[in-house]
Amino acid sequence: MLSFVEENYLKAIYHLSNSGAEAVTTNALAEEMHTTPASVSDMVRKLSKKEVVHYKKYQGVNVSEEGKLIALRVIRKHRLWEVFLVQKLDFNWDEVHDVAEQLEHIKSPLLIQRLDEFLGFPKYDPHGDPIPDENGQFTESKREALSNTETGTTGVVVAVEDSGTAFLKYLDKVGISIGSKITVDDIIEFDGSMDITIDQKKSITVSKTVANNIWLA
Amino acid sequence: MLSFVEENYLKAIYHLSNSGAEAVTTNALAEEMHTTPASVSDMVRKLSKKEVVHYKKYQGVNVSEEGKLIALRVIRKHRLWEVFLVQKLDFNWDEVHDVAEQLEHIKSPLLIQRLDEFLGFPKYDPHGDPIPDENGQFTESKREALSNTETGTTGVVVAVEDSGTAFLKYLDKVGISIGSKITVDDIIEFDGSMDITIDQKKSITVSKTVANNIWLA
DNA sequence: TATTTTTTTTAGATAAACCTAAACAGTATC
DNA sequence: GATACTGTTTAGGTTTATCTAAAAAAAATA
Ligand SMILES: [Mn+2]
Ligand SMILES: [Mn+2]
Ligand SMILES: [Mn+2]
Ligand SMILES: [Mn+2]
Repeated sequence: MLSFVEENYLKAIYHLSNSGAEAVTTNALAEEMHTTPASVSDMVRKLSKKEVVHYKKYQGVNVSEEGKLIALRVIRKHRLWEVFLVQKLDFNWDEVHDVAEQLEHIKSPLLIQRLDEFLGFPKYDPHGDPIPDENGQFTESKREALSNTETGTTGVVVAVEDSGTAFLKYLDKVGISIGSKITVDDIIEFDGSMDITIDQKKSITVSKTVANNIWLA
Repeated sequence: MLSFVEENYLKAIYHLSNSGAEAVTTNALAEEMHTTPASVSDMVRKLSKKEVVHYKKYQGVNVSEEGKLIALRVIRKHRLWEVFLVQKLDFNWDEVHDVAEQLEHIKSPLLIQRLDEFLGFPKYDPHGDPIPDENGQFTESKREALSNTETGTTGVVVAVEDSGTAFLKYLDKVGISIGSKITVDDIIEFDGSMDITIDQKKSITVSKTVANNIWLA
């Protein structure tokens, strides 16, 4: 059984490696975990001994098959709790992440099974991220970052980055949510910012940073 | 902010002292926490420095006003989560305690406020224990242990001890739950066991230990 | 009251997770 | 190819919460 700190490391490694595709550097992991490279080296050696990561000195780290499943189960819990908070307790989508960071470490298979059932077996969390099943399986619907589209494109917002409160509050302010229809009117060469129309009504300009964090399908 | 270990100590001190009435001995606390007297001495000194307990060497320990409020807020969370698990997730009353022991340490005032609302502001948990409000206030309804009653007494089960799974499963088996009407038919002098009738239908004999853990009103 | 027993505290160690500072490996630059 | 720079690991130390063993205080018994 892993500690909640170890679970958080595993989750971070999984995310930084693009779901296990690439090796993660010590520095990148240190930044993600808000800690020092030295601490990361210690922890990664420990996780390696527990065989939940593959690791060779100076070569970076990645999740093992076992580690990947553990990470996906924590992610499953995180996203189910986020659905609960929004759908049942009327939390706004910008208020759920920090609480879910705590709730994701509660150990009780029965609890998660029943919660899933109570919520009607949701497939996506409030930010549009897919919820893995007990075996780590989920359907990866193809989606494209708004920043990657061309002028004239029209698409529906299927997900947004679940990072900080500030970004989500900004989306609330300009009226973008999951399901919004976005039309790309113009792309400014200089800085990559975009003129877009939301639900064929409101036209606004968003920075490249914002466009990077909105996914369309 | 206290660690979850410190919160658990505070809660144990509060319970063992009869809600703060008496001083708790080091040995009693060690047994309750499944740890050693030496560890308790260490922790109690630490809690004393944080002013959440009153403590003088060799004199036992008790919660301070501040510590009492912290303990009651943890108890509030524990009991609200137990209600959630039973009423919303269909847990049996013997399955909730261990999960609630984890959930009670989640830090989010908004979560608890909303959970309370979602549950319809319950006053009692699934075992009949009162749920304190945000300020630690709760109505202590007068109740009497079944073992303290006399032959011929009739009463309604208002609470049962929320200790282990075994006891609650036993109550399920014999058909005792919150709200059951109990009549005391006979008390066996030798060992204090009691012949009782449940809901004017089923007659059984319960040991003194069992009778000690059932409260009537 | 003196002695024994019990309870409690202190001393010294350990493991987890972190830190800073120093050493080492790998890469880029002259 | 030597030198500088960046990234990573190791060494050594801290804090929290635990432990065992020994010392000290309080309570019980003779
Ligand atoms: Mn989240
Ligand atoms: Mn999310
Ligand atoms: Mn309980
Ligand atoms: Mn209870």
